[in-house]
Amino acid sequence: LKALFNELEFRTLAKRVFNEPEDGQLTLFEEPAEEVEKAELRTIRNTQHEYLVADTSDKIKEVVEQLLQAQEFCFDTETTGTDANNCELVGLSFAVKPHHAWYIPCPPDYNQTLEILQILKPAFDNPGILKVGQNMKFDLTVLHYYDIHPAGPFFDTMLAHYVLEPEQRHNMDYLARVYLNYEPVSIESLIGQKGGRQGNMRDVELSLIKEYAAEDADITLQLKHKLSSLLPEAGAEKLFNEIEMPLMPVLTSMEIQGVKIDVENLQQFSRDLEKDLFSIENEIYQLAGERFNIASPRQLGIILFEKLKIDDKPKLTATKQYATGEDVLEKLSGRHPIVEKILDYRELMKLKSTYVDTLPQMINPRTGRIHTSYNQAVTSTGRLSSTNPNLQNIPVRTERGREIRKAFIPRNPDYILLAADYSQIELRIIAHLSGDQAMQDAFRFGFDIHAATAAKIFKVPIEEVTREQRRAAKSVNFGIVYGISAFGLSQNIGISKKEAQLIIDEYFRQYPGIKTYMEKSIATARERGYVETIMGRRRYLPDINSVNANMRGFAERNAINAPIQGSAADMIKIAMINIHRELRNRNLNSWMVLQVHDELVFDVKRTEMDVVKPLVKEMMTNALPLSIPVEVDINTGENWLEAH
DNA sequence: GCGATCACGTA
DNA sequence: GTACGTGATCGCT
Repeated sequence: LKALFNELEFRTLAKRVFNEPEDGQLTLFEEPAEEVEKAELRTIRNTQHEYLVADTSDKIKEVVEQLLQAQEFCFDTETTGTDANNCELVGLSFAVKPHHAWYIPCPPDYNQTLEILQILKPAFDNPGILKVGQNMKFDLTVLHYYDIHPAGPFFDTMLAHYVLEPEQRHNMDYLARVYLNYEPVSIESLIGQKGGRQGNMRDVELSLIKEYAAEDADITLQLKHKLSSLLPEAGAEKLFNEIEMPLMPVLTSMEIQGVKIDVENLQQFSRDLEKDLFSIENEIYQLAGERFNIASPRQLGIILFEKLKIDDKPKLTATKQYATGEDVLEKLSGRHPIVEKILDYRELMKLKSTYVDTLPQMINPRTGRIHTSYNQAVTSTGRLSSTNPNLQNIPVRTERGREIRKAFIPRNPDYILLAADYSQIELRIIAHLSGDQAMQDAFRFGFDIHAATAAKIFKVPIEEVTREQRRAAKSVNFGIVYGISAFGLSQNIGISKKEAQLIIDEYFRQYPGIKTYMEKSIATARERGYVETIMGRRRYLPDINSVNANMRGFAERNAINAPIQGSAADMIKIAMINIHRELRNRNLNSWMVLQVHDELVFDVKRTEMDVVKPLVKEMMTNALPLSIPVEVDINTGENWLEAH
């Protein structure tokens, strides 16, 4: 079994967009403070502490007494694995004051563990006590399966650090090092290295697991005190207390609910795909005159550009291989019939390997459903991300991709799916933040925004806008959200950089407030070192003053995009909190199950639809009122595709 | 077995 | 041009 916590690595590896160096120059906002000498770190060996085992019901009752007298307590669970929806509780640790903690072991027998938890329940249930933890969604999920549903308020140190420093890491070892100059006992010292089959927490000797687990609760409590004092000065208290903390138990509920998948349908689809892939594969070998691994970009590049020579000046990747990405092949599709076959092959292979064959394997044996894991502390803008599996990138664009959405179904025949999504939310947020009169008018009049933009930049009546003009205008509108460049736009719609620049210039003439707003965002980033969302979520941009034009440009586009993407994230998070509260207060049997950035999906009891649908629409529409209308499209269906 | 690379799915 | 996560390949350990 694997390491015990998601705490260990939350961030996907920092992806360097630019190949360093920046002349080794430290910018104004870099913080070398985090590079603490390892030798100086304190550890459990040279730090006074009192970690006690409570392994009888009398001792556990004494612990509960202490917890009930405290204003706050920190707790942590030890488990047999990292999948909170499918692991067993091995023990719990508690702390109410620094350098002091208890460890309560839990036996493998489920009923015996239930009895232990019943003794602890009054402490978890008490809404007058603040519960502190690190990545508490994990612990709440584990406890859910033992009939423990802790009452807020909560203080999650991972989320506190996320609102303070969204682009840093948030695992406990890192926080302990930076804020406490302390190096906790490593999990590897208990259950072994990650690579070779890792041991099970269940098999760790009590004296060892006690030190490890109690230390976790102790350190987390100490971190809480450090971090809570930093929140006010960062202007992050409201964001933390009113959005991220209340959202945490909402995500816990969504993950526990999960979503049902139609396995038979996917298995049939897999057989269809296999058949089609086999024939496309053979057509490709025919056209290439040899067999090779089509899934290997390197081998494919050699076939296309050295054997078939379909381009005399092939584009190369960063590592000097032939580029064979979709955009490249699309442009070459007239040169040789093999190109289209490759694109078909890629599409079907992607669907089969990433979704059709994988999703059924992800069904939880306990529940028969799929439980994604939402990461609330990974993106630099405030969005959520989804893993194991990622349910935020289920296909929808192509005909065959949509087959996969059809496999997301209600939990049983008494239920039906409801999908609600914000319409053009990011553009509406720009219209709101910029105050641009023309764009605000377009939304107030309820125009098709891309057609309205096309009418303006191509100077034709809105009824006479061609499909091509609308498509171009749509690209420009998207480009605006991302911090447009003439090069980017030209690549996207296949025109010259010069033509793209003319379109952008005209766009800014028609929407002057947008241009001013973009310049203002960049200026704010230069002056303050950060930009922020409507709810005050900050993104720090140290590279905004970089001498490297690439890095500076990237920071400038982030200065434009982060408040827009992030404000949309603020809005849907508020909606989620309010909707969840209403559903639960009314004791309804309908559940929020998915979030895809601007969309929420619900598993709704058919008899409750008359209540749930208007409730969802109202809560989403009014979550974060803008100076222009917010629109929500909402639909029901027997599967996700139908509801969308 | 791990990590880099490439490609590609979503908003 | 923004933000993510996953799968296959391939070279290295």
